[in-house]
Amino acid sequence: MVATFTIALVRLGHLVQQVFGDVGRDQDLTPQQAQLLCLLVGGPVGMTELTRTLHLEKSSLTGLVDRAEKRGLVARTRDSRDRRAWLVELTPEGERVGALAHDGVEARLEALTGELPVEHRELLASAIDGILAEYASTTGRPRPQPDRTPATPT
Amino acid sequence: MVATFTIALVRLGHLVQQVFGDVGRDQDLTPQQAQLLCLLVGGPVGMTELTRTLHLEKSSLTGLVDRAEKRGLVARTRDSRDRRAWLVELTPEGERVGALAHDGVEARLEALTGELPVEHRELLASAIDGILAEYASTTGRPRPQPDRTPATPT
DNA sequence: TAAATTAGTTCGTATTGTGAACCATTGTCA
DNA sequence: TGACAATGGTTCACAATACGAACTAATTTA
Repeated sequence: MVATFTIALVRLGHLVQQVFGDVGRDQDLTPQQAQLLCLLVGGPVGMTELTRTLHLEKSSLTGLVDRAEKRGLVARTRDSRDRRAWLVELTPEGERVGALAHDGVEARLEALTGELPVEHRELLASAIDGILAEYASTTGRPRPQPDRTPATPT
Repeated sequence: MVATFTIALVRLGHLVQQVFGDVGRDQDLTPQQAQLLCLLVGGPVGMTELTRTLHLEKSSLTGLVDRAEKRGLVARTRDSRDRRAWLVELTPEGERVGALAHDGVEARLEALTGELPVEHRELLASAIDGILAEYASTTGRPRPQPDRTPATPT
């Protein structure tokens, strides 16, 4: 009984990746690019924040954004507040593709959970939130929210 | 309120990958190698079955197993029933490392869900099973498990 | 037995991901 | 003010990941 639960979690992780892969394939995007574009549909995001939400090292993100930029999907703009920083935003083409990818992911994941009773759905969401919060607290790694408060000493 | 749920799912996916990454790092394994070894602690598994559970193309799996074999973690043995097929099994060293990784992953994921009330936990597990089953049915791709057990939990 | 499938490998290629070293800007503080 | 640490990103070299196409060998089908 113990193992099956973790296996379920692992499979769920695969499934999410799979969904990004499926959706991305339709738009000729890699799963990672699809994730990146989905993150940007809400507006420009800074590189540092992207590394946190995507759980990537900064050098990895540079490459990912480079390739997306080369394909004309995203563009870098200077952060007016901090001349070291860049904001990544969607180009018109990126906007189009990103919206398709975003909607596709959402539609598929929604469809998968659509069969669940509503209260199960909500419970699932809050349970996941709890897990995420627990993980954040045990690792000491601050959550994506750009709160400047150092979560842990040292 | 719609988007937050999918975001939670996506983050959960990242988290699972992260856990394999963390645990793997301790044993000097990549996340993918850690997953592979974890799958093999129960005994030898055929290549084709591995491609299904890991959601990899066969050529990708060949490479993954090759590298693990080169490190002395796994070995290939012929399938006595089908001379085309191979079984992948852990070497003694792989057994040692794999057990550590497996236990590590389990411990961390268990810890993350340990805070949840028991009934939430069970609900979460069954909800995930439902999602997985739904995904399997919509894609038409057969689940990893061979036909001996019905996909829907009783 | 010929033809179609299946199991895996090989090969070429693009992508992903990391850490170390580095530059420029910003923040700190004496 | 000026030294100096910290931060934001890039570059580089490198290993691992992932895929599809083409291939060999064994198995199944007709």
